Amino acid sequence: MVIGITNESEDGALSTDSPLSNDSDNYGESSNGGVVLKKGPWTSAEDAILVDYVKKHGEGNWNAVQKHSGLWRCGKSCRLRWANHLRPNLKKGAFTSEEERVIIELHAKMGNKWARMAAHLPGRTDNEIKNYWNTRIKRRQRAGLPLYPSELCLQTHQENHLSSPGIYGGDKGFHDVLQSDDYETPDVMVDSFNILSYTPQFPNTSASGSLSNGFGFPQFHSYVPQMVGFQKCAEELDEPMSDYSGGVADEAPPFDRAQDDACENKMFQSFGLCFQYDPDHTNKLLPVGENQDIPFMSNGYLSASKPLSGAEKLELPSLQYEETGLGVYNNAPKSFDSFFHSPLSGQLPSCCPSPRSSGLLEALLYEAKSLSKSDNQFSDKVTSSTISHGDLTGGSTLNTCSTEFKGNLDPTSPLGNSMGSSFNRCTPPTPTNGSTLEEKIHDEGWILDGKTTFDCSRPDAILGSCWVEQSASSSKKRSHVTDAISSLLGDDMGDEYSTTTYASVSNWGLSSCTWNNMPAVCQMSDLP
DNA sequence: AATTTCATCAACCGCAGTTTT
DNA sequence: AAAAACTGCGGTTGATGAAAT
Repeated sequence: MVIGITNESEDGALSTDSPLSNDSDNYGESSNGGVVLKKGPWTSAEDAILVDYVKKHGEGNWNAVQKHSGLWRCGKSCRLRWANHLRPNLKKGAFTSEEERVIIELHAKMGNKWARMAAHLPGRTDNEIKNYWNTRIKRRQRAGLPLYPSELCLQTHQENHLSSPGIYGGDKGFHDVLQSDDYETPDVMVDSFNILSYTPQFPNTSASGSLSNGFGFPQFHSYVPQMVGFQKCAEELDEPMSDYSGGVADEAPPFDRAQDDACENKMFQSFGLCFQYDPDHTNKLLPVGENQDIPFMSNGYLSASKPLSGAEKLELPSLQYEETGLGVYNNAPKSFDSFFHSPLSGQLPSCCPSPRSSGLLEALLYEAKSLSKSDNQFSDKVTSSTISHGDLTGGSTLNTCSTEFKGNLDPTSPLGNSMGSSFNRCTPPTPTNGSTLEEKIHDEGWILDGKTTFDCSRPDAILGSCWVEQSASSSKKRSHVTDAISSLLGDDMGDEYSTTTYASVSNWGLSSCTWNNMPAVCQMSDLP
């Protein structure tokens, strides 16, 4: 720590000729209306000024600090300094094991919502938590370990089914969290592209096992950095990835790990994130399993070894395809990919987690589900809190997606692989003649032996989730879905959309998925 | 002993949402 | 209603010290 050590005068006066102000390389300056504002580490003198100011004027109005206190800092800097270092009751020092546990649990629920997580950890700042988490990610990705301990996955999974109080340690149950107004659903879409280069295996275990313990995490996207690092790790070690996959993590990776890390090794398997490192140095991460001929592994575009430059930075919603003109084969996997970073359809609790997981459709469905669930409880609040704002998938993303979706409906569009055309192409028949959708789906062979077959030529299926699961057997609820989607996309659009989507989406929700089927039914050659 | 790597932390930046003018 | 100002958040960067080589 350098704060308060360098270049401060003991009398508390700011020294304008100090290296702090002169060394712009290190400390910088910013201009604010002709006033040069200081940047870089705070001195204790500055701290004192700020503390004094807050004592007199209270928190807030941070831009006034500079005007009234003579502190040459911008308001943002003042706020940050106060919040992270000067405000009372701040805890300093390492996180306790209990705090760490809470952070992990919270992150599993919330994702990178540091400020919210901080609210659950008195005396801790979002910055601290963020730093801790990032460090943790690095550490674990280097070791090829999952981010979340198995117990947590299991616990969450069980809670999802039992509707038991959440793992927050109390203040909010899982459902409360998911449904409360202030719960903001995880933002998977941001990261859904990251993993393009690191396509996970389709786990060989049933959905109720692996998937729900890993992919089923609302925050699965947080796993992405680890996956990125995982290959790196293997490469650095010059060890085949299969050492950790095929036999899968029977042995702990050769790292001297903290105990919690070690005990989480076993989770690596249960996460189902198993890869084979391509021994031929074609640098693909190949799924370990009976069928390695996964199309989006072999089309180059998704080659694991060469992460698309910028892929990790892409902040497109999962359904906002780039207009690359590369055709359907490029985009289908994206959808596919996004799907696998979404909560697992068949295993999701009835409380249906967030829309954040896989983009537009799930956002829509989430909304629909909200409508459906609340039946008599629906209020504008749901809509506004779920859809309207910012860091939620809903808001801008949804709008954007809607726009794109509309634009892509044209089957003649260059983006013929887009949602719209895909829906048109791939949607199973909607129920008619009085049969329920579920019956229809079974009749039409969409559900085979209680297993959901998956056809990756069907991006609509890819996009699906379980959120309409309940709706499928209820025409009343179905109308909620339709209505909700209609209301979100506009009536005309919504009607068309929901009618077609509903059926295919439900395909995913009606039974637990046996993922063994995936490679078998998802061949590149199957794609149109 | 020198160098490299890693872990930690503080702070900045850009963006987005909200409030005020 | 629009613009500006303010506020908060999350991502990222850079400095530093410790550990490893």
